[in-house]
Amino acid sequence: MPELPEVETIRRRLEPSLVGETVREVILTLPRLLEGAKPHALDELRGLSCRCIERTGKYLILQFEDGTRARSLVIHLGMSGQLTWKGAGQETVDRFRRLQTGLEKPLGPHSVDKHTHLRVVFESGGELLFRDPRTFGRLLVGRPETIDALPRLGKLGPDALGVGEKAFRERWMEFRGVRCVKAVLLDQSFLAGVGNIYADEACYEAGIRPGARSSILTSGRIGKLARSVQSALERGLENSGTTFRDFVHPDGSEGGNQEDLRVYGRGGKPCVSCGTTLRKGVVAGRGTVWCPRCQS
DNA sequence: AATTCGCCCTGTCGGC
DNA sequence: TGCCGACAGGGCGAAT
Repeated sequence: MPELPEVETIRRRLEPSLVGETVREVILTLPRLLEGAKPHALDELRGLSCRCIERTGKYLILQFEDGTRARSLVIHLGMSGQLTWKGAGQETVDRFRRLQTGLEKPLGPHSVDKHTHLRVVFESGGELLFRDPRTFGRLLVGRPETIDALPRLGKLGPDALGVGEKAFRERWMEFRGVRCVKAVLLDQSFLAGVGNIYADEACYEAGIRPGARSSILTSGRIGKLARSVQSALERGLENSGTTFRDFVHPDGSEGGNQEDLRVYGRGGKPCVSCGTTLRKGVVAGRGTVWCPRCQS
């Protein structure tokens, strides 16, 4: 489940490889992943060079241009989406053949299998591969000036990374209500980029129960939550993301933040601070873990 | 109008 | 051992 730190890690690692590359061909083998456009809209990327990769929340925006034309390719990784880079000279490897040989890890940096739904082939021979077993990912393509108006991106709140305490507090006062704390944190129109892992981690750091009503937080606790969201995201980023199941870097390697999680995935285990057994339940429709003693 | 719920999708895991 | 239901969850549209 790639959230802000995972998507930002991908952005940072992909950009040096992609920038300056010119698109030769785009192959989409699962057309329903492309939203709001016919599959042939992807052909408009041909001949354009990658200028940069931007990110808002969990969305990557690949900017392409050739001096007269410009297009944006928006990628949301959903639950299980993976973006990997195969450099010129490297071969894409059929995953089935990898498994047969038994010599290589099942998931290599540029494995191609039935879950590889998009391939962007560049003039250099390099390839961007999008693999997504659960197909919750989404692709959007269009002119840069119209991309922000698309329903998905237009509703996003400010990117969660770097939101100051003052701005967070003001926004909280606007969004708080009968909904619980975690529901507000997960609301992408509140802040963009916080998902299930980092919402739980931030609540733990702030000493706030995820299921507490968002309207009851005192000013001091809102400030604490603001700082906790930042530190949870920053720690995730420093650790190059959380590999709980599917997340991999563009070179196929894994993140390290799973070793640093205090609550997510630790239901039934002792709290790292007080030793109390961590509780697990459903909050805001998501699996949620918290410490009944440290969080109130 | 605001909020919750059901659905999409498939790999993995626990139980029988 | 093998089958099968339960579970995971981001985001959207339907229902309340």
